[in-house]
Amino acid sequence: MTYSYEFPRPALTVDIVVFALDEDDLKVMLIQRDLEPFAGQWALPGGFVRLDETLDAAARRELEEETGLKGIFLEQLYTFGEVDRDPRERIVTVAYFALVNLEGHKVQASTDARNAAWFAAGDLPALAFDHERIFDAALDRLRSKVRYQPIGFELLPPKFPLRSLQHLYEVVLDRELDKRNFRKKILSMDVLVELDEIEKDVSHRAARLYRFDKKKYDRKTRKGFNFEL
Amino acid sequence: MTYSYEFPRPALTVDIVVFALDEDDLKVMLIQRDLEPFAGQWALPGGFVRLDETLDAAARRELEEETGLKGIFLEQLYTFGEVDRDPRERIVTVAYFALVNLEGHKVQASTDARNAAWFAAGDLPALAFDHERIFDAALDRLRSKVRYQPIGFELLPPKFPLRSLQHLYEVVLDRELDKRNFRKKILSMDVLVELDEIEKDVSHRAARLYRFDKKKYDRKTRKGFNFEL
DNA sequence: ACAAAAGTGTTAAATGTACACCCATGC
DNA sequence: GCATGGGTGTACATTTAACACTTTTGT
Repeated sequence: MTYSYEFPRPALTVDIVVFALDEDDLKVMLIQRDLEPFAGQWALPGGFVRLDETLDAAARRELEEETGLKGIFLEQLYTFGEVDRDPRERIVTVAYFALVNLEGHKVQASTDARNAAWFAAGDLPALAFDHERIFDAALDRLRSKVRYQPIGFELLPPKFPLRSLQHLYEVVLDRELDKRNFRKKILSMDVLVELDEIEKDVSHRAARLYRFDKKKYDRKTRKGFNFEL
Repeated sequence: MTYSYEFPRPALTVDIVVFALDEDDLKVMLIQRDLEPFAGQWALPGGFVRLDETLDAAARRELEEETGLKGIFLEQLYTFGEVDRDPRERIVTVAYFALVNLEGHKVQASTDARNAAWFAAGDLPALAFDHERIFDAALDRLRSKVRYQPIGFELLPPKFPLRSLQHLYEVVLDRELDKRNFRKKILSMDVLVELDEIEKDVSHRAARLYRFDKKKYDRKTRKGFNFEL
């Protein structure tokens, strides 16, 4: 590697695509820009990386500052470095994707006075910069990753009925799944714990609740087990 | 996103993990550093991103400058942003992984006077910076991706016998495969073209040559086909 | 003729897919 | 008692895994 301290440097930001799950939709968190360029338009939460923080730390900090969300699942997605992706100057952005359980984390719509809101992933407004491309990449990643890593649970509360889990997969993968086959498959993996609890406040037979047993999953994974749906 | 033009900026580099396939080994290209820090130690090829080039372009340029390799398969891997990964100052690096057919691209060991060489992936020397971690990430990516994307062909010449393809998978996945089952599987995907040519200069029965039909693969993929081995 | 690798099919086990009814509960 | 979703099993099709001998060619 050639080193020189005198190179002009691109600016470096992080942007985060946060997904959540609604009764019937996949949602994405957007914030409304208050400054030019693209003032008034919706964009992904994000901001500049500081010299003394890692990329992950920058993503978590910006997420909390702009949306109030903290302690959630966050994973690096891809780094976007088109030369003119920002109209003002060269800015490279490290994109993240994040998953959150809507119930557990009610969003302070704007900790720092910006407008933040959930949008249905299938029906987004025009986005600033190349954020639509970043969103597309995040959705692709979610769709493929959910099938071979147990990340879907991040979108659910800790205790959930199997029907919610199936619904999650149906929404994310955008196709219907057979109830019996789904249950057989997920239970046969033996990473869910059946709880002695049932749903509350439903106007019909209440479903049994389950939780994902991460410790068991990790143990099995070390022995060669592969989650796959 | 908050914009400010006055933020101090990390420096931004690219580093590339280039894999190739030998008779019996997976190889990685390293270059020997001539400057401090880590002068004399081996490191991944890479260097600074310029203001007027994309990240991909920077990776291709550095690769050619330092190793002479050009026109090869290149894909972004991950961005490493630990605060002290470089002992001098904050440098964020966008890592790439690349695949090349050893036969087709003899390496000009050093276009710009640096020492470049192939090392067996299982037996690397100590690497500068956090390059060992980057290498590990690249190897993981290669191992998982080779199973669900037809990227292995990038490590072979355009025309190859099935045995070479099987050998590639055995080396990368580090386990033996059954010859008959392997052939059945790969041929049933119907993305290889059987050529009217056979190997030359072998001291035994010559094997038929095949090539990967990318157009057919793309067509099938659009119709929902998934490569998987 | 022999050494070396190419090429080829069958069987059994495991996994995936399609499909419909009774049950428990709240109103 | 009825509407709503919860929960369950079986049969068939497909895929995977294990396994050994004959053919071709060069020396």
